Amino acid sequence: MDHQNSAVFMSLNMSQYSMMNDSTSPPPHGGGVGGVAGNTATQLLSLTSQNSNGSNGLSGANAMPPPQYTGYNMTTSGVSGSLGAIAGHLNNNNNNNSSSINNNTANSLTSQSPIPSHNNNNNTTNNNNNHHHQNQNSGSGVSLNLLGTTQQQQQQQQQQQSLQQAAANNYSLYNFDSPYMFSAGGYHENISQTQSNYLAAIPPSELCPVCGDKVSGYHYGLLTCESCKGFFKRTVQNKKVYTCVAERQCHIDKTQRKRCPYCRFQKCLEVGMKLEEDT
DNA sequence: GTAGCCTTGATG
DNA sequence: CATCAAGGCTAC
Ligand SMILES: [Zn+2]
Ligand SMILES: [Zn+2]
Repeated sequence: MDHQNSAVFMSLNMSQYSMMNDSTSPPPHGGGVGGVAGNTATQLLSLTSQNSNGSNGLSGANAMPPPQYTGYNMTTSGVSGSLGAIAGHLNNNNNNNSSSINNNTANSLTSQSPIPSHNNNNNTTNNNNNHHHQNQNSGSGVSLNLLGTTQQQQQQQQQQQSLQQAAANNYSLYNFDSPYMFSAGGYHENISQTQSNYLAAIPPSELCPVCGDKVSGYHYGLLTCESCKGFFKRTVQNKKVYTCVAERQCHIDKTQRKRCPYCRFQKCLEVGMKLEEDT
């Protein structure tokens, strides 16, 4: 049925993945800001450890960043206090009525670590000193109340948190899905052309890990197509929250990617799209 | 809302 | 000078 899930969980403990990543990914030979490679490896390692321990993946999760609604601009603000509360509520909700939506990718992806345990989340070298394009911080006044949530609201909250995590802390919750990785982390030497013909320059073998369309370059951490780049951009910038009307397992391809933005964004996160990083 | 194209501006 | 990616713009 859901081959996605199995694929994901099967390939969880590729601990030597870092090696592969290291050799293949270093993209930015030209100009560019890419510090993507090294960081990705780190993320994966950390996540791998967790997953190896518990089948839940994020159950024991100690490497979680403090969730904050303001999203991708969390620079160690004073969120620690509210953090616990939020996480607690979330967890509570999940236990209560998330039964219907149990273990699929979305769930494992979004299931939160209740508490940001101390300083254990090293590795990610969190403080991104953005070189260019500074993160636009909006007001931090947003508060999400998780009380009395419907299932739909849970979806939204979960995805918001996914967004926050991926964006703020640079790590994609889990990108162990091999097909994505391979296509995404593959060769990059093909794309060295001028912008004039960048579309034609990329061979068909380079497909967007999200939708399978032609990639147009590195966007938010990996090779994706223009549309998914734009989609991710819109989603993050406007803090869009989508809802899947199905089971959050919608197949995303070039023709159907418009159908379910929720699953599309979910896939974006799964394959590792994120906002910036530092080297 | 989507996605192709363009501009920006950082990087080398 | 060049390339690259983020973000802006805008027709659809
Ligand atoms: Zn795509
Ligand atoms: Zn869906």
